[in-house]
Amino acid sequence: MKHASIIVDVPTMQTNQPYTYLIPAQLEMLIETGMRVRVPFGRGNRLVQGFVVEIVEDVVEDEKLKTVVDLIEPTSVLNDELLALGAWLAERNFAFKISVLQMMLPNVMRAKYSKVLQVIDLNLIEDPLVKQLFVDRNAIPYDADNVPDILLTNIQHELRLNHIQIGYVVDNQAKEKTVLAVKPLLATQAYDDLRKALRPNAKKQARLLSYLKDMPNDYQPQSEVLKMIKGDASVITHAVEAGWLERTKIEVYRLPKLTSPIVPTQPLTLNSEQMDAFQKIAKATDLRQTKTFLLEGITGSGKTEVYLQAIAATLKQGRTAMMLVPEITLTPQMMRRVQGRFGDQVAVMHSGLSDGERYDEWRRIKRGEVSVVVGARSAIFAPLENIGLIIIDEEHEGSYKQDENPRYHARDVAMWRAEYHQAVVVLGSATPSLETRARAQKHRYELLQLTKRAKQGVLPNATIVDMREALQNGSDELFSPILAEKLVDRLNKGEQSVLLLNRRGYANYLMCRDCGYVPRCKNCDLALTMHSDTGKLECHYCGYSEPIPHECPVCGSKRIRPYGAGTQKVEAALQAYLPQARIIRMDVDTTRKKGAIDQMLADFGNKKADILLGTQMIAKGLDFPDITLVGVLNADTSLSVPDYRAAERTFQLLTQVAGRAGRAEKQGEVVIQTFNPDHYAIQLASQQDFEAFYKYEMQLRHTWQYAPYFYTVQIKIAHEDQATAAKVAYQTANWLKQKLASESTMLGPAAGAITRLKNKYYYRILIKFKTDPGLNDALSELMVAAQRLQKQGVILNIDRDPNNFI
DNA sequence: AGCACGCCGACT
DNA sequence: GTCGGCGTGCTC
Repeated sequence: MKHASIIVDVPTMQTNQPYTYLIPAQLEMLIETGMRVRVPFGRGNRLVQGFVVEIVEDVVEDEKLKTVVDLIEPTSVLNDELLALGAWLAERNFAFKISVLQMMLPNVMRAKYSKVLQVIDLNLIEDPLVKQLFVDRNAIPYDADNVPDILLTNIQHELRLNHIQIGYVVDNQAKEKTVLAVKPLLATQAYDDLRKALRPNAKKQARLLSYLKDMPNDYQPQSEVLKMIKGDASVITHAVEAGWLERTKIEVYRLPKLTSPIVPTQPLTLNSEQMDAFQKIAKATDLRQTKTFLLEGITGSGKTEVYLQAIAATLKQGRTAMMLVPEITLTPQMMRRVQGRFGDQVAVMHSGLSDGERYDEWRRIKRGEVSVVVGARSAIFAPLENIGLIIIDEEHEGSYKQDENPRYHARDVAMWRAEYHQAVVVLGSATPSLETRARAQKHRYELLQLTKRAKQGVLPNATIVDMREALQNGSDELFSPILAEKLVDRLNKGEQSVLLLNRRGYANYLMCRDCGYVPRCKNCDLALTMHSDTGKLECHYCGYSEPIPHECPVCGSKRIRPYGAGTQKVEAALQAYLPQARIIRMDVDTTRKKGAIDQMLADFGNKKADILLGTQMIAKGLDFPDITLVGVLNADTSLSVPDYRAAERTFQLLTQVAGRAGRAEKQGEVVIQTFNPDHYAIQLASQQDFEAFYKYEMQLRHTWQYAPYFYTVQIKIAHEDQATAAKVAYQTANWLKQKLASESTMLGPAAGAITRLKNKYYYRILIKFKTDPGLNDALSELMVAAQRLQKQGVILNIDRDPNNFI
């Protein structure tokens, strides 16, 4: 007898242990691993969705086992590779297998559960109200919350008497779209004869017959035919009755809408550096090496062109390719570029797709109808086979790490899949993450560098404006005289400017306006966060706190206070300064509407505005020739985020935004306003010198024992009641402490950055380690314990290599 | 989630 | 003595 190991979908009682079910005879030949099935679960035998992870030949009969009810769809949705990947991801990220498997599939394949009331014996039902429900059917949808009280009482009565029962339904939301299509049935001559025999005023029929005469012997959507013959559906209906053609429903794909038609593009000529990089990548894919490259290229050095040609080479070698880009850079411009090169061989996967479109793109990939997949983070799970190349553009981007469970990192997944397929991974960035760059240093990745701008453009000139000095000379906090003057100049010349308002860590830290001093933690060197409720400055990393000072401990100035301004306020000030300037403001508020970003960028590109003012989202991807000035209003805010990567993030942001200036012939200029003009991240970003930044920052990381020298795991505990949250946090910490290797350290428990978020109190525990063999098991155990805690309202999650320390 | 088991108080 | 309260625990 065959048995199936199945991961069941039971939301609140998740388990990584598969359950064993009997396979009924009628499914024995059909069932495969990776299929979605319906299985009875629990005492009530309600139906739940399950994934078949293994089929075992087993001679042992065990009558306690239940039986698989049916298949949700006739084909397997996860191949062996993705099943194995799921198992690995669950273990690595302390997640449940069921949530990992569901995450790998399009949204519509997440099962929906509902209940129905079913009749057992209509004649037995006593209550006339209940009986009436079943006059014309023997099952009705049932939602106890939406039933009037009297009826509910009666229903419960009948249920108890076993006259009716509750049935469970697992709905499959994955629906294919179909349209009506027609196909000719007769020979050419027959259509001619029929047309000649028509009444002379049967114009539409005549047009249909002559159309059918020349139509290829294949299905064509009815709507298209009707458009061609200027007819209506009745003509077709008549034709079907007359036996002229065959009509049926055919499946069509919901293809993502294009903003403009695809224009085929030709490969550009590569310069010597690009050529070298391309050849090394293409050679590695050709030799089927499992290998990772770091393509480190300054802004504007033409990394994308290298990607596209490497993809083309991979396709030529008979394999497929995948390219990940951050969600915000997955703009129509980018898509046009890729589709222009590879046409309909490309599938797209990003958050802008509707559920239907996403499902259809997924199916095109699954059926092997495309060979290139482009998309954001989750596209890494595309069911592409025979992968030869995986590209991760802007590799340092934090958004590649999913911030909620399961907390995978797309880069890790890429490495795993590359290993499986013996494929090549290319990590591209102007400002790689330190981890990645360090691995290249150790030759675990091969480093490829692009040091020249592709279009002969020169790097922009950068000026650092010391805001301490500017303020003392009577300037305001937003615009220094130098920046204001340059903005006016561009306006007069009809050139465009981009202004970055750095809002990370907005207004919750202190800064001295006279010397730029920001209070930092004595243990961690991270900026302390203001807690005005307690009147203290706190370290979100280790929990250290001190009172809020009223004068600067360095220079004695009384002008030490919180810092920050919103985009809206800046826009108003800017407009007051330059009444004639046309300004586009881009931030979370103005871009909430779908397509708003694209529209704004298009407007700016068409020179409908002079100044683009925005937050981090403007730093990436925009490539317009007339931008000759980039201003950074407040470079410091991101330096003061309580995160050891604050300098790295600041460097990345400033480098990216500075790279927007002077992309074509015109020389670009960058103005960076800061209260810390001597800070290495700001100095080196203004010179676009990643290598120098890397060397300096690595020393600091070594000194303070941060990544890439140490790994981190964060455990976050939350509860409505502060005492409970604290109690669980300390219990967890004490338990975990005993399991830790002696070289590993534990920080906290410390109250979360926003202590009371969404009506819950947060505590954090942070573990730093180099190697800790027992840690994995301990954390897996903790994850199981967290399930029990959840019933008491405690939320506990485990985050490997956390991105933020809130 | 949902269903049963189980051990306490208010009732026939 | 019994009905039913919902705390606890398990679900192939």
